[in-house]
Amino acid sequence: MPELPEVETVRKGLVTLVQDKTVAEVIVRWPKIIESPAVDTFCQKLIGQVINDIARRGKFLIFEFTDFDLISHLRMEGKYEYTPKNTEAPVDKHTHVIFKFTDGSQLSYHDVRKFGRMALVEKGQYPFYKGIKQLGPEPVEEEFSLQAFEKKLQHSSSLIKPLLLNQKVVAGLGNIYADEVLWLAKIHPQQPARTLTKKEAESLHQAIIAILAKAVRAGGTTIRSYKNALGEAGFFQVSLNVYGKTGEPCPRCETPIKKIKVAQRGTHFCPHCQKLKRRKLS
DNA sequence: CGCAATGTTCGAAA
DNA sequence: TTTTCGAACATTGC
Repeated sequence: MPELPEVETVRKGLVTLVQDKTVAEVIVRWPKIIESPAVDTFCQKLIGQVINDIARRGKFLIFEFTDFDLISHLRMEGKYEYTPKNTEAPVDKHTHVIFKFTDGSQLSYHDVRKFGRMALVEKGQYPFYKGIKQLGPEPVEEEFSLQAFEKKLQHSSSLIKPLLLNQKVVAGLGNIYADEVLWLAKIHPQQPARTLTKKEAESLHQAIIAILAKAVRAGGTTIRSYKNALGEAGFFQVSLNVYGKTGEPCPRCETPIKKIKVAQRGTHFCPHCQKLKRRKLS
């Protein structure tokens, strides 16, 4: 399940594999993946286009072509797989889009759940695309300011975990890292956001930056293995402290990790380190 | 067989 | 108007 670190790792892998390649043909086997424009237009427009660079914003990948930006979101299980020239490209029922390059190599998009989406927009227009234009800051020190974050917490009536999943607050956190970040900051996932103390907000802010940076450095988590697609490196296992560890001892205090549901999402936390605090609203 | 899982969008509710 | 909630989306795997 690609969250920011996985998408960033995919981006790096793609740059090394397909930068500067020219599209010869595009085949779409599952049209719903292409959000816009119409599928034939999408395929036609890409012919002859060169991939100048590949960028990322939140969990979105952006292929910067000569005249267009191709926005790609992997959602839950989207993957890219690269096939060198003179190699047989694997095509199965999960292969939905195939980009063939003029040098004989190709890039195919696979997605078991068919939830991923692609859209082609005019060059330079990706920041205005619906999912992207409303994204909050990238979770790195320079962009993600503590002041702005505290303000969002103060003014929100939601619980802290759903707030972290809201991409308008900070871009790139998903269900896995949201649990990890709350564990590190010792905050209960159901704590109302506006009841966090200044100290808690600060440690949460730090935890978000630290955990994502560490995961990016490590090359992304892998719940499931991500195939070779994206680069020789492969993916290291980032060690998770709470996500998927139901019943296992908390790495800090040995209390068994609990799993509950918060805003319809499976949520893992340590009932000893992360206590729900009853606080009067000021 | 029924349901959980996942991220985003959309429509409804507040 | 804005924010939040819940359904929908597609499919697999338990």
